[in-house]
Amino acid sequence: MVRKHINYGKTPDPSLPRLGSEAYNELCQQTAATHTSVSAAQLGLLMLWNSDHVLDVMDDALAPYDISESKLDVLMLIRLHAGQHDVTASELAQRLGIRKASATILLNGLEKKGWIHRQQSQQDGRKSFIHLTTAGKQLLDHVLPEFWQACASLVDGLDEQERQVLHKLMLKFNTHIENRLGSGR
Amino acid sequence: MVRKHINYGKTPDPSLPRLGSEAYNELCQQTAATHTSVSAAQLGLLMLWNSDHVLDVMDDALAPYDISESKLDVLMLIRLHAGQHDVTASELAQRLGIRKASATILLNGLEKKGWIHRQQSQQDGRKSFIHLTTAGKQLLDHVLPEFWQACASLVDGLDEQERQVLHKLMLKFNTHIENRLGSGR
DNA sequence: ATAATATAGTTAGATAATCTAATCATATAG
DNA sequence: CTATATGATTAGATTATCTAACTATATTAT
Repeated sequence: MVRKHINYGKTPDPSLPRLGSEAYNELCQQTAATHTSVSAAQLGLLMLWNSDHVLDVMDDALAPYDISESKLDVLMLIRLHAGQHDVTASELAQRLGIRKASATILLNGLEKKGWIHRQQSQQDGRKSFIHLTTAGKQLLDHVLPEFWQACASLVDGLDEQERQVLHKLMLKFNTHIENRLGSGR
Repeated sequence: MVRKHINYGKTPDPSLPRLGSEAYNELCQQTAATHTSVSAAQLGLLMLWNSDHVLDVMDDALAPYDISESKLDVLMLIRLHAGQHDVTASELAQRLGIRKASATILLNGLEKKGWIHRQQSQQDGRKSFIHLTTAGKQLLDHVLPEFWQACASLVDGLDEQERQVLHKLMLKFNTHIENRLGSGR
């Protein structure tokens, strides 16, 4: 997941006139199929925009640590399974929804940084178990507080009651969409 | 934005044992800084997961049309401004939060597909205005109904009242996060 | 009027994350 | 003990991003 970044440009680039969400809502009314609920589609579009923003915020938060969200995800997964289950590349690929070849490359990156190492299984010579190195654990110790702070900062603009309502809705949303995608943690 | 896809693999790859969000919530409690609200962070994590899922759903919906969400975004922007404002590459870059060089490449892709063309400005020989071709307009006519349906499908799992509450919250969230990121449509 | 500077856009070269297809080594099953 | 399945890697592509350098054109300042 490669994501765009901040505009470092010297000059404030000319900006397109703001259309506002009304223009999109109108487009939706004009171009949605008759069987599509326009109000649902408008809400969905807003969620899509917000999703982009959420990922941008997380990217920005992680940038100083030179780690992507996917890579942090892998390190967290390994940490959470440590002592309970030895993680392999195939399992990771399956969990992340990527091909094994992609997992290899992801893991190569993490290994090159010195955050994980592979240890060949004694029972099955084809497998390697992935472990965090000391450096990997230290990285997590540094990054996780920032990561949680960034997560928390997402809902800065909402008061306690709104957060509670949102939490309930997000749980329901999560169940439904993970069911649909066949994913989940 | 390059995104992962469905697992076409022949065999059901071995899967990691499910940890469930409890494991993450516990990790949060253990590793969040003291100044971080754990409940907010947990909600933020859920939103991060859901954001990933939302983008996955949209990717899947657009895949048959051989267009990425960013590219569709560009086509929609051009369509929405058509007749009101001639869009340039710099403006697009600014709006999308990417560098001009990246916009050039994005537009090259769209031009190669025959969906847009560039028309050099007569007033200012440096500028080119981006227009939709007939094929580009037709593409939008095909894709937009699917796009809106996919947006609407995101909230399939919620009833009308929940959607209304969520909509309000998403609007507030949107305002806050766009303010923070300095982005917006 | 011209020289300096700014702007719009492109090109070149790099990186990250994904993909498919092929390959290698090891296990398992007929 | 041979055939097939599996875990992991490699090779070769694609897409989306970046920075830095460059070209052509426009604007500004002397």
